[in-house]
Amino acid sequence: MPRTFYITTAIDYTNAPPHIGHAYEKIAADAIARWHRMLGEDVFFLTGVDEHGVKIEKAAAAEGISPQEFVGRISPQFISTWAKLGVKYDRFIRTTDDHHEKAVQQAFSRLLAQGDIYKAKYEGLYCAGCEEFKNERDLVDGKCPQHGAPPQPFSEENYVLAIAKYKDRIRAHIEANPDFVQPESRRNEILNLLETFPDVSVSRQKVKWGIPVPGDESQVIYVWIDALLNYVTGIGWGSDEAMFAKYWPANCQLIGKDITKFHCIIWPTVLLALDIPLPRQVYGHGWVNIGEQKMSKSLGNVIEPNAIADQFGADALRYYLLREITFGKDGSYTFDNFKLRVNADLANNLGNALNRTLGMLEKNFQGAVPADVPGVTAELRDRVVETRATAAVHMEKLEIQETLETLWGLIDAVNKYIDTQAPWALAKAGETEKLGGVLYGVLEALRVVTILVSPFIPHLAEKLWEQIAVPEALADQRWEALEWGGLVAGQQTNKTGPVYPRIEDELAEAGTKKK
RNA sequence: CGCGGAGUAGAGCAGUCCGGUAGCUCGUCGGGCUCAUAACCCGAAGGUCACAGGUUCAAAUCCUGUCUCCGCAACCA
Repeated sequence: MPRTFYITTAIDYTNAPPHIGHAYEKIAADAIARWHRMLGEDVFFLTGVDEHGVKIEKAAAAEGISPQEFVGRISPQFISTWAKLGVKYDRFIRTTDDHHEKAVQQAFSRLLAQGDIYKAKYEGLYCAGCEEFKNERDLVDGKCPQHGAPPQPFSEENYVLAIAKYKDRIRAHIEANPDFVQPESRRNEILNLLETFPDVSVSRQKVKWGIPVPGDESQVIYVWIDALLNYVTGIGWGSDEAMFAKYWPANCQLIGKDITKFHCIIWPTVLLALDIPLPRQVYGHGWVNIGEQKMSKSLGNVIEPNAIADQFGADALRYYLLREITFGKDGSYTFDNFKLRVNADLANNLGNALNRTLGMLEKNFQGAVPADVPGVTAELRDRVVETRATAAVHMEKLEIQETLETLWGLIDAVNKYIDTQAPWALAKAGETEKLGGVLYGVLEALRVVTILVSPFIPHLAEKLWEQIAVPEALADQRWEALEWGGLVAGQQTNKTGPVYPRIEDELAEAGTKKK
């Protein structure tokens, strides 16, 4: 039985279409999932959407349609975007899925019966215009800035989760398991927050669009119970216990840094109360800023991943986000940077390396793979072995940027090797055997590179693979396939041209670039 | 004294946990090669690692203090 690897992402809120931030998280999760598949593990990758809640209720009302109809429009946009970006998940969960709703109600009942959920009065200031509770700091001169009227004191009876009961165990777990909260910078923050973190309300009276509280139809279950439980219901908790037992606990729960506290305090509380083991890791990644600014609708700088993928290819976006942003920290997207990175690494270094190699093979060997000459290729072979090992170490720690740096270091080495060996000179001198060895080495290194980069840029890797023309499918290549010598002499390559064309300045620079 | 992030070459960043010749990409300048997507290879210039103290044989890295910038209301990962 291969080792299992269960990875989840946050489920996105479907009150608006996906943007580049949503895409970043899914792409990262996908790359990690694909890497582990390559290692030969039994991977389950869960993602999905949160379709409940007041904002969706409102957004639907604004369009004069039902919430069901509304999410029925939005959720498919997430699905199609992930398809376009090559995000290959095993399950896409929607919080409106029947088995999920049932399991959530069961969990709620159990927590209530155990006393882990209790009833309490929630008091606050309610603005009828906004239909929501306001904080003191939201108000201007004691009035709602949107409606100009003072909100009314209001109290409602809610169901509350008893986090206090589990704080000690959560703290102990975080302290005993350094990998539980990652990156490390978030750990101390969580330990700090834990001290003062209050019991939270897990139901809403005023919201209609949600899972009803069992036995109390006047309220719906709030996001902390509803949405968080997707991570277990998505692999069968409450519906397919065998599957759940197989994959849980999750190896990696990838989320945005802002919701780390909910995933490291509320979520463990729910799990502990339900006697479910805690996940091995919660990883809070950073934001994608747009240039210097935070992305926001009000600033009007929201970037749509679809548009970029359509114009420049999904892998360009995947590569840029994974290579440019230190995983765990904030990063920024600018078109100029995007273009530079993608041109340099995908077109100039990787794509061109294969293209020049296949060109020489065609010219000198009619496109057939020559025989390895160990004495000639030893240098590259060593480099391949070293790269594979280093990349594995980085990926184990989710150092995606360093992983890509390492892989591109090998690509650089390949280009350098070509220059140093000067195959064109060998051809002129008639040193056919050595020439063959050089080209074998280069192509073999590129074969390994293709497999290694495939989790990150799957579509481009596929194109490279087709031209190298290894008979077996790229998707079937596992760790063992990275051993030197996989390329069989005599096999015919299939040169069809550049795999990734450079992004040219045709539009923006049309008037200014010409001399 | 609210919380948290950040300040490293012209630009964008890594390195900081586990002190020891300051690294990457792009850009600039010079050279090489000609198989290739005006690509590839080599070399050079360019940094008081925000500032001030301290610890140390040695500090971008550890400690203390100061300054500056950015998030933490909403849309929102």
